[in-house]
This record gives sequence, C-alpha cells and structure tokens, in this order.
Amino acid sequence: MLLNKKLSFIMSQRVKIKQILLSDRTNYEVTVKGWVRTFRNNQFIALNDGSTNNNLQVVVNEADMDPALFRRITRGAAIAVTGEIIPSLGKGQKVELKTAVLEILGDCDAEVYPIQPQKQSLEFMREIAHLRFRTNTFGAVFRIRHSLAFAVHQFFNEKGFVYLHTPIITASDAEGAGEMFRVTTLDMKKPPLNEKGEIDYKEDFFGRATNLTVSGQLEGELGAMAFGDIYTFGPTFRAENSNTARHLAEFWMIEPEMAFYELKDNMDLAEEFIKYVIRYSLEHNREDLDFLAQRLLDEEKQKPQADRSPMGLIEKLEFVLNNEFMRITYTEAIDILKNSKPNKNKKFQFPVEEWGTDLQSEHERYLVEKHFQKPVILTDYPAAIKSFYMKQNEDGKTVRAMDILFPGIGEIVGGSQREENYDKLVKRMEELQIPVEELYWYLDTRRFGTAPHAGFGLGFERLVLFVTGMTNIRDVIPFPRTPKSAEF
RNA sequence: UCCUCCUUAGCUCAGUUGGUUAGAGCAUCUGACUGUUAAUCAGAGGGUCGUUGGUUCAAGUCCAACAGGGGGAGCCA
Repeated sequence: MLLNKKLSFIMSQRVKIKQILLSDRTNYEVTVKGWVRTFRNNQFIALNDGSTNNNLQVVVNEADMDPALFRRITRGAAIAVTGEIIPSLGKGQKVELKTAVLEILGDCDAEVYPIQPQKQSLEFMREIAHLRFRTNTFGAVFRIRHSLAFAVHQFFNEKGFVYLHTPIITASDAEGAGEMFRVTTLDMKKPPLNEKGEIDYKEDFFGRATNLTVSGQLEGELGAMAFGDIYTFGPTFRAENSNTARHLAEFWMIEPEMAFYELKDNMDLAEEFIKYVIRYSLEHNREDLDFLAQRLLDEEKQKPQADRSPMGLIEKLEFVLNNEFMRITYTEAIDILKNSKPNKNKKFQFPVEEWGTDLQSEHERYLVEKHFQKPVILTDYPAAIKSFYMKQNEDGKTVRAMDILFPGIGEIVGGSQREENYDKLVKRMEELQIPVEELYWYLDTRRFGTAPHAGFGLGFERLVLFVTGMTNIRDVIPFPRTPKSAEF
C-alpha cells in the first residue's frame, strides 16, 4: 500500500480537513482520512472528511504509484493520505496536499455507488438516506442541525434551566395531543383477554396499556414546580396519518416549562430563544449557510419572477434577528382577516366570517407572509379550540395560549400559560371528558403549592427547516418516519 | 384521510395527432491528455417505458385498478 519510502510520514497525526483549510500554515506533514468526492485529471482528489463542506485537494502523481492501487481511487472510496501541505500550484484553493503515502481504507465500486457529481433530486436522496450525508447539501443541513441542538442546550444552561428527561413511554393517553403508538409485548396473534373479551393489558409488560409520548409537557410541569425552570428536548411520536412537508411521525421537540411565568414572560422567552439559536448558527455555520443560500438562489432561478422570495437565506435569518415578532390576539387577527383583500374578494378557500373558528393555513400564511411580513405571535385563542390545561381568561371565552407562526413553516411554537387553579382545571377537564382520576399526579401540582406557570413546545425540525431554508421536513431529520415509511 | 400531479437507462430528463429499431446529458467502462475545479476529448456498453388488466390492426403514448413518490388540505410541533 505504500507509495514510497518516506515511512516517517505514516506516523503523522491525523488532522481534520476543516483545521487545515482554516489555517494559512503550509509546509508541514499531515495525515488526512476521508472519502473521495471526485478524482479529476487522474491527478486531483477532492477529499471530504465531513468536518466541513469544503474539500481538500489531494495531488497524486500517477507515475509514482502502483497501477493497481491507483485504479482503486474512485468516487466514494475511503482513503488515508499522508503528505505535505503546500501552497496550491493551481487556482481555486489556497493549499493542497502533496501525496507521499496513500492507502485505500475502503473501496467503492463507482459503477453502483448512487451518489454522482451532478444535481440529484432531494426525492431520490430520501431513498438513499443512508448515504445522503455524503452530499454537500445534507452535509450542510446536518452540521447546522447539530449546531442548533447544541445552541438549545447552551441557551437554557446559561439561563439556569434544568434539562429534564421526561419519559418516552407513557401510560396516559389523556393528553389529547393526537393519535398514539401503542407499546406492548403482548402476543398480537392471541392476546390475553379479560372477562369482557377485551385485551387484558394487566398481562402486558407494564401491567397497563402504554404508548409512546406525544409530549413531555405534563411531566415537565411537575419539574417546573420544583426547579422553577426546566426544559425537555427529546423524541416525540404522533401516529397521525399526516402527509405533509411539515409533519413527521417521529420528531424532536423542545419544551421549556417555567414557574412564575405569565403569558408575556413566556412569549419573551420564546422569542429570545429562537433568536439566540439562529444567531448561534449564523456565527458557527457560516460556510454551510452560505452554501445552502447559494443552493436556494440557484433553485429560485428556475422559478418565475413572481414566485421568487424577496430575501436570500442569510438576509431572512438576519431579518428575523433584527425585528420584533408581531404580537396580536386571536380576536385582532380575525378582524384583520375579515377586512383583508383576499377575504373580501373571496380568494380564501375558507372565508373568515365569525369569531371562534380555528384559523386555516391560508389565513396564517396571509398574516405572516403578506400582512405583517415577519414572525407573528397569536395569543388569547377561544377556549373551545385549545387544550384543557390552558389558563382561562377573565372574559370566560378565551385562554392564554400563544402560537408563533413563521413564514413558510406555519406554527413553529405552541404554548400557553397553564391553568394553576385546581377547581377551574378540574371543571374544564370534566367538560372535555378527560379522566381526572388518571391524571391525579398532574393535578397534585395544583393541590400542593400551585403557582402561575407557563411553557411552550418548539418543533425542532421546523426550526431546522427555517434556518437551512429547506422546504421538506423529511430532509432535515436523518431518518424520517412518516406514514408507510420507516426505512433505515 | 381527501384533492391533484408524476413514474421512460445508474442519475436528471426529452419522446409530436397512438405508427418501423425508444433518445440526450451526466455517470460507468476502454483509450487519450496530465495543474484539474461538476476536468476535457474520442469510442463502447447500458431499457420488461412502475405493476396488472383493458381498448386498438398497432400502446412509452388512450382507459381502469394497484404500488411508490411529489405538491396542496386537514391534524399539529
């Protein structure tokens, strides 16, 4: 495997390509390991090791090499190269690696390797999700996803929040947040039955029916009533038959819960939080963001002028940072929509007529993308269209809910101040036929030292969508789970 | 789940009013070149036109069902 006799090079430290490209240093020996992106002119290897979207140009001299080894330098192959970093003799890069020793770590049959140096569709990439990390686009997306996740923890840590791990498997199916996935070890062919002929979950692993969590909020509230401020950040499961570019059956959600917070504090925190993580990404993922911005720009060129977005990706992120989110109540939103041009001209599929109905996607989009042209926080929704745990307003009609709506994404945050009054909460649960006895542990927070508190849930993938400028949520989670699809 | 569109080579796509042997670019292979930047040049191989059934003298092209995928809607984060 050795190219020549300079054995001392073998001992060189492996260095990540990002580090080499960041530095102006030259004339030193390194070992790099990565995957061949392209091999040009039988001479130039574009090597990528995942540390950055940029490739290191590795220069090989065919004459110096064993022909059998040379032929194994193919697109996709894993290689280790030792040599000297020198100022590049060609244009297009500052430095390059002059090969002394090259080793094939893993061959790649280029004939069947599906990733090619040309434009390939995102739909096709989803079918090869196990390999798509090796492309520029997905490399950028998932490095940004990592940064955002890190920034989430850093933000809450700086604020003194406790990261609370709420359970993945839950026994309550009373949260009303959607269809749940059943968790069981019972024999599906012949499950044990009780006297009534129903499946006897007493025989099941936990001695009761259990499901995958749809939200950590209720448990989160228990933590908030001890630590003051907590957050969760974990997987969440919804068995809804949702087939959209914004829904997943398995997704990651961030749910802070704060004691002694009222609705306004809740909104302030959510806005500060979103801006913090976006700023973090702008500061730490500039190369990847620039790549995605360029990609988006190229894509926009295919579209007719009218459909093109007025802002580039970076501009859009900076715009969000530099402007306050618009805060209006549901009632104000209805007024705006009622008097809006599309409503008067009957352009809405669902005309806005009366107070009390839920807003449709087209209405939310109008408010965010046309009327205000910035993120909007909608508050004080009718109680009838919101969850049982939200704090009831004095008007007897509305609750202290808040949803944050983002352009192109829709609802990115849903939250509320919680009803801390035991009697009001129980009354509301009874009205909605939520089993009060089953949730005794939740109600105990209202019996023992209850306090005003609030919180929200932020869909992590929707945040990643916004920051990366991608448009399908399946492209911002490594292995998407959607109805009829759980490959890899 | 509903509406709508799509499915042709490994990938990205052409394929006319149904009519001989289904095309291109890239990728792959062979050769050339050797400071290239999605390298270039020459040549070669590569297709059950998503599946099944139907209409027709004749179907990639028309019809139906099914499968997979895209976009939109609902549910929501």
